[in-house]
Amino acid sequence: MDWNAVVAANVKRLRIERGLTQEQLAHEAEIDLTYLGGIERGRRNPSVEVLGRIAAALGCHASSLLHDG
Amino acid sequence: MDWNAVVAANVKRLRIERGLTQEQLAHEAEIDLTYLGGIERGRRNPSVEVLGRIAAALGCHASSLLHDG
DNA sequence: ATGTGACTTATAGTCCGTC
DNA sequence: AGACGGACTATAAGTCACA
Repeated sequence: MDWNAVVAANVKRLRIERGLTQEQLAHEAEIDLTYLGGIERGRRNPSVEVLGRIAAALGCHASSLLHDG
Repeated sequence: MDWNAVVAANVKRLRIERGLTQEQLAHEAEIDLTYLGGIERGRRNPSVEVLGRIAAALGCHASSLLHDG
């Protein structure tokens, strides 16, 4: 199971559902725009803390970002 | 929200429910024994990939490790 | 608005030990 | 069986210029 790909898909899906750009979400989550882009492409292996910040910015629970489809 | 503390509590609870030692779980998850100990004490900030390996070793979904109580 | 490579610094993660 | 520390090495965190 490639968990980074799961996180990537969930972050991208939820971000678009909320009508946010990568730039806006990155700003909310207080992470760099290019770093968020890397996460959405599954090229990064973020820590639990970063996952939590992104979840908070998306207004969802951190565990939601690990749900596979 | 301190997600590392949430992970710590969940890993410890599930490991004990399954009657495993830290040593056994660390071996199953292919992570270092002392590192797993640090995670269970909330002193570490593991990556999503490590979270997935621990979840697999515990026989649960990775998102379970982020459920708060 | 996003993808990418290269980069530096911080810390994840391992291995040795002691208590 | 588990907490904790020191000294490492690998990689995450965070940033940039440019496509």
